[in-house]
Amino acid sequence: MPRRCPDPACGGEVVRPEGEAMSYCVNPSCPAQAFRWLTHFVGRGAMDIEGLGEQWAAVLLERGLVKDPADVFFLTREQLLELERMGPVLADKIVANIEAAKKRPLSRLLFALGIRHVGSEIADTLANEFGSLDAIAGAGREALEGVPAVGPKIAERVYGYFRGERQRRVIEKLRRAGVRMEQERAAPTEGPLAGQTFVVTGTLASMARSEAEARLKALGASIGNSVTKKTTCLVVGEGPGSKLQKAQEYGTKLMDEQELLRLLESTK
DNA sequence: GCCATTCATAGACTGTAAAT
DNA sequence: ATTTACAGTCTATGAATGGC
Repeated sequence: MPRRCPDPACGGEVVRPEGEAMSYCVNPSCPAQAFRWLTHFVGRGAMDIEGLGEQWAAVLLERGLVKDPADVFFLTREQLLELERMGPVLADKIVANIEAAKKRPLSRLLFALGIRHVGSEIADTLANEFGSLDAIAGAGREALEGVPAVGPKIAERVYGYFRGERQRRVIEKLRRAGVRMEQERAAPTEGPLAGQTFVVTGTLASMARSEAEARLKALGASIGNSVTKKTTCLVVGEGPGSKLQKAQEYGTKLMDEQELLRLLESTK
């Protein structure tokens, strides 16, 4: 008895691909998947089009203004203003953010494409390793596997992705829209904090957590999501979570915001 | 025009499962 | 064993809207 897509508007069959944890709807035009893809694409960490979240994504799809993520880059202020509850302030903000999104680093674009098993970290390494989307798209399985943290499964996914008809169309559309597809290869991690792993918990007063992470990264540190034995230092902001306990358990070095600021200052 | 209400999003944390 | 993806939840903020 095949399982059916939970989206009543779809009804496609749901199967679990070999070696995958989750099941997916096989219908290529599954509305639920289009929605997921779009919201991921515009979400934080990806193209980061602020003002365009789940609700607007649903409306844009419903109206047919957007059929795939690349269509977002062709939206106009006038089209947006026709939508209910959309005013000039929001419309301007969204248009400006769409424009800004064209200049996001390659790693963000790669992450936004939504290749399975390619999260922000893998996207980052691939972007650094190959330097352009075309280089990644043209890479063979072996070249991909040569990249750290990429094994046969991920390599196959990436390889297969860029050979999909639909994906190629989307990428061509992105190119026409003027979305940036190259990036300079960052020098392999060096800097005063090279080889050290930082983790941030809680809220910082002077900057967003993501900014703190970016600045630490710029100094050569790598950033972790959770405290492990390899973590060099935990930066503790306001309202720390369970990471703090773990760090105390491991005896990891702790750092408050003032110390972090001093560190960022002194190593400039 | 101003103010209160409603609504969506950003930003943050947590826990789980899978890949390396 | 460690890292990563991913889904779910909560709070604060800011915009649109509608009543006055």
